[in-house]
Amino acid sequence: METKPRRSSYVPQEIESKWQKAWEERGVMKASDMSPKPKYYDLVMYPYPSGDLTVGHARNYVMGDVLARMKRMQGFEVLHPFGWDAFGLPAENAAMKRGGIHPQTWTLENIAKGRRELKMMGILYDWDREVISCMPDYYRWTEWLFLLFYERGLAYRAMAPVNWCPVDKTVLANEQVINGRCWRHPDVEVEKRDLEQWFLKITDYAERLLDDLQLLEEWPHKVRVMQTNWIGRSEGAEVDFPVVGMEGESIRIFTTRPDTLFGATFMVLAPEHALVEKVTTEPNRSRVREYVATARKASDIDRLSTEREKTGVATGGFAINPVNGEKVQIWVADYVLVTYGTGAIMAVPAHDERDFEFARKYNLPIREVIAPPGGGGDDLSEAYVGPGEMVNSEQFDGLDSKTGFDRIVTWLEQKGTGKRTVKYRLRDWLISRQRYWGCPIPIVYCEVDGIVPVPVEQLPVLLPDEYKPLADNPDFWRTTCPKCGREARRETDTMDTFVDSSWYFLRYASPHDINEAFDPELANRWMAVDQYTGGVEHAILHLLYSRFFTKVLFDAGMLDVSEPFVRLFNQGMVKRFGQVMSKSAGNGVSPDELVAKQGADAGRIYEMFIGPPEEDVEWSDAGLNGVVRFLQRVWRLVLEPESIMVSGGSASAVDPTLLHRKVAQTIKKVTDDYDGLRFNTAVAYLMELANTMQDYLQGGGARDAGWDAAVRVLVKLLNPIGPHISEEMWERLGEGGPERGLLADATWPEFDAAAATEPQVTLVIQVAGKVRDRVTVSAGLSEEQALASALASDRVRAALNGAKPSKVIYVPNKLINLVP
RNA sequence: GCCGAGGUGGCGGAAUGGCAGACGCGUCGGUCUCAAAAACCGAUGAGGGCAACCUCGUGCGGGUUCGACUCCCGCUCUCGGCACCA
Repeated sequence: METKPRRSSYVPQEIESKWQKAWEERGVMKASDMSPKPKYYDLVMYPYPSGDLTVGHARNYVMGDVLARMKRMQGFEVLHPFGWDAFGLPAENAAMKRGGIHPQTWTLENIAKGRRELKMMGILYDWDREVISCMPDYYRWTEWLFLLFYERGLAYRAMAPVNWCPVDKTVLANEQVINGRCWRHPDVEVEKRDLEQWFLKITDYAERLLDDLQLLEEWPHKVRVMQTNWIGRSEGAEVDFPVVGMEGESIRIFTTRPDTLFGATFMVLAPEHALVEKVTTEPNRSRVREYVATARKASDIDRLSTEREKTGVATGGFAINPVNGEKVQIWVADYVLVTYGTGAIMAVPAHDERDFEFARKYNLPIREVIAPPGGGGDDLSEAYVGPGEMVNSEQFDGLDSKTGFDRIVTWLEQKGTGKRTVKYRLRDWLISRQRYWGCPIPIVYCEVDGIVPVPVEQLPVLLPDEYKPLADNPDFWRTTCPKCGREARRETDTMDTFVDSSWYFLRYASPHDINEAFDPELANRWMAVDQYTGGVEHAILHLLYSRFFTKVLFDAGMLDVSEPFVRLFNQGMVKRFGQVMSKSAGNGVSPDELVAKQGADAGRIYEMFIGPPEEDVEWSDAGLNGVVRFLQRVWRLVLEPESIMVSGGSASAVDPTLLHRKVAQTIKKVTDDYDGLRFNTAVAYLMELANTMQDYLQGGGARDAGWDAAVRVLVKLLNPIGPHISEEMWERLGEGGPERGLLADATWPEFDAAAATEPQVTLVIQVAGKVRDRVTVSAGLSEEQALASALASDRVRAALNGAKPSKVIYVPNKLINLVP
């Protein structure tokens, strides 16, 4: 067979910048607020401008870009904006490292760099809508939103034991403490301090944040589960245990197992509980005080470890179990948390593992009140925490524990010593940060008027130009009280950057609005976000906060939607040499490198093809070369088909109707896969189409109208993912032009179901329960006709080998029966 | 410990209950070349057969079904999250 090696004349470097310029000049990705077309809001999580953008990070943005381009071609008015989460610690650290440089300078430099790198990857945004959270025209409205929360009673200041990172010298939110360590410094244990801090009252929204998770059907299951657990709803009862010898004083406990109340043999208070001092009797006082002091000092990492043996001390005080009048000891132990429930528990060692361990250690009584189904209840080697039949519970004996739960609660409610309650694990969101580089909290402290919000007309409270701690800068904090005009002091803490990012997706709707945070009409035009793409590391923090903000703004009548993100997707990370790709790790591939060597299109397609989008993937240069080969073959198929025909190897001709069917099927598969973010299989189908087209040519297929149609479909389907090469080929085919192009003309190939497949059924022919053969026949035939035609074939006769089929099963074919 | 996701060739990975391994990488063979690289053509789950073909094969053990990677039950391993939340 004759072969003529021929190199394709596809040279990405010669065409990519040309098209990037053309798109920008034509403004093809500018979203119109007035367009009559249906809207599509395609959002990627705005990044922190660390200056570390590699092709690994770009994978996320390519996904968003593929979707934006396809949706645009499909006739949607697409909002595909970008911005920067620009406040935050790394800027301050870098500023310190580089001696005297201002965090803003460093941040804006990185932003400029990042913008350029995104553009060279061919990723298109409506840059007119760019938001930068550290600029006054943005953070002014973050301040404004804080005041809105304050007005609505959702921002408050409180003294609280807080998580303090000794390295960053700032307070952290609960969500930013991981295993008792700082989220930024996995080696650094978080300390506990008591400080006056600002909180946002997210707990008011716990129930709705939980309930509405059910509406988010297009979120990853995993994220919904994580948020559910984080919010942590528990149904139970609060019960009052009167303190012995103290008239009118009682300890309120929370339990999820009121059915075990008769098994409560002692009580435990958290060390920080308000009644500890009161219930402690004299001989125990010094020991209790010592224990409490030690517990308060201990870091969470010590205190929360489950491996650690439980410790505690008896107070000497007693309380009365309200269900049976029994006197029970009151203990103090740090396994009870002051921040959950009421900070006090009834201990039921027979049916709670923690209480059991504690009772064993300190020889406290254990009484079984729930008998496991099937007996075996005498085993006291461990707590039985499951359901069962109530015993030792007086009038409730014999009830199953679930019924007992309800009966006991009702009884307590009638007696007035308890009530049904729901508790959440979620805590209020601590937003104060003792840092310079953040959004100022617009509050003034006046000796006369107390906490005074800065009047809206006086916003923004600007960060001073000089980079030093705000508390050390009297020019900043020295002010006058907006109410009485006396000397007053500004709040010198700034806000958690997660406040900035909790509403940026709304700002994109009207980014230049100087009168309000966002124009409700425009926000409602674009919201909710149809597709939100970003890392799973934000499964709780950012996504929970953004949902909270959206609900508050919904309640304030500023938004019509109460959930911000319809469909969420968490992409995997790109690794290289086994590590996440990054410049600092030294294993990064920069967009510059990639574009110079293989071109942006090959890089984009490779990143989509490399593996399932939600999985972490390993970058390999060999794999990238495979995509380069694919693009060169496409180029030759489209523009230089003669070179393919003469180099042919495949002898078998491809039937033209098979080519047409393949084309139709590919339209269906690729469209669905882009839509469903299954980019890896979308690329595979494009490759299959190219393979089929090549076989067709090499089998002597004519370059007729059908061929031309196939070529055009291939180019169009390729466009979202490999836009530069597609636009160039389109122009060279005579379809595009200086003012036109695939994206500008915006047409997407239509799926022709009739062309994609012919109605078929598969006959499964069996002899004695064993499959002998399968035959695909036209669906129009009756069973007899189908069988007769199947039996006429040599292959089936050979398979049967004289035997008679004992069974024939008709299987309707899939709509898409891909041609081999 | 609890919750969740997942175990498919040498590798990344495809498969609405209907011919497992698409697509790509790698490897092997070939064409071209003085040669090599690149490019192109072909082969490539394992075992057997000159061959057409045959047998086995999706972590392990059962089950449902004419038919199971796919559904059900039990186990096991890996990864991710949470972790004294009463």
